Amino acid sequence: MNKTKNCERSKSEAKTEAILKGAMQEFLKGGYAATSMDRVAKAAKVSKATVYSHFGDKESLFNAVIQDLAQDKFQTVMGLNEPQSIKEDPQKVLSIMATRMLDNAKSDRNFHNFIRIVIGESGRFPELAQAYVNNLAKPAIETLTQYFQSHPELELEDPEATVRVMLGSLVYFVMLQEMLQAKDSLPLADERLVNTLTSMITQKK
Amino acid sequence: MNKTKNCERSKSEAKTEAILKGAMQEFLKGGYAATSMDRVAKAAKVSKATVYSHFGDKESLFNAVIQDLAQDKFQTVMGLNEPQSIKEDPQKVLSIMATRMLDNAKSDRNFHNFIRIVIGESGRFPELAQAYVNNLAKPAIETLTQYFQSHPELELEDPEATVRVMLGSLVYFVMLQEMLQAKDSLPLADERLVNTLTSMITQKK
DNA sequence: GTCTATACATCGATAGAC
DNA sequence: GTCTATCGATGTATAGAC
Repeated sequence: MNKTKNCERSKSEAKTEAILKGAMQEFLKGGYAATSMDRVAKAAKVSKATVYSHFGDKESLFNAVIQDLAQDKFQTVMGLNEPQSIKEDPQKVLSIMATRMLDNAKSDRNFHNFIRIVIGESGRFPELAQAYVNNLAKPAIETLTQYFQSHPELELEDPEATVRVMLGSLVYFVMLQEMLQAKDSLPLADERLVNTLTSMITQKK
Repeated sequence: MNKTKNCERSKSEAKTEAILKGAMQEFLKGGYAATSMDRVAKAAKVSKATVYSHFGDKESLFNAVIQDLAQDKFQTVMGLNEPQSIKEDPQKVLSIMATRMLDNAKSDRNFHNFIRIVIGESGRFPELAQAYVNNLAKPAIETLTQYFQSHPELELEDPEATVRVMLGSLVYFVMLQEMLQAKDSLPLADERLVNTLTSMITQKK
């Protein structure tokens, strides 16, 4: 493609990846303002000048990290909605889907920190909020809406709004119980939320 | 109570309140790390030393601000669940309640910034998350649960879980549409969410 | 109690050697 | 390309005059 030898390009790309990984670790831990470029350089095991030579400034690095994270999480989210098109009764399928999403979102601490940053910095970094919406929220909503629309036996009057109810319930539940540590003061078993939700959607007790 | 004259105490308390108000404004705008004590002092129209003499350090001031905010918002949240115990059909009552909550949460930009901070800083300030849970989430959930339990004609199998679905749907909807600016890329009319939600709860189309 | 002035650390970003 | 060394600005916190 060009005259640059592979070994040379690989060396630089390895640094770039190390910086991205180190910055990700630090930004996820402390957010934007509380993370210094010194800490990023230390976590990436390079000098601070190298960080600046690969990414122009702190904001650019932060945006690169978030875009990368949004891509990663996209794979996870999409992977959850695939192999359950088996022909079982809708209530069972919905229950399995909801439980799978819940288990996944509850255990992924990295995901919690990602959400913390997206929400917390969305005021000063609107492009970050957009990355979350376009790469995660929108695909999740559209995929699930398509599933609902392709199953008329559910007799949903407004599939898209129903998807909002389902995802909203699950996401806010994880936010409260896990991220805000309401698990102790506001206990509620996962099954009760999932069962109530699926019953409400399928209109059966 | 003691020998301190009223005028003296009032003077000091006035400063305290000014600092609290100025700090609230700045912390809500930029979060914890991005807000400097210089900006707080300037916003409160006092010297930085005065800020430190009233509140020991930055963390203490931040906690005081959040506790104060949680109390304020408590009044708002509780005020929404009062005067709708009129004897109308449940679907209508639910629809009115949900619409009222939605309108209120959507328009209150101060509330958006509060949520941004609670979520964003919940990792490093767990006591802040607890203040949100105890003063806002818990009262809202319990009040609505009591309402559901006192209306057996709704025939809810699990009132508490139903409340989680309702509040989760509404809160996440506001987060997405308003705070993360998904209004444009993922448009959905408020009425569709409210109608779908109330239909799901009352099991009627 | 409240101020001005300042100590001391750390920040983002860069210059210059190699 | 990557490093060390450093700049100027800004951060938290405090000392001392009034």
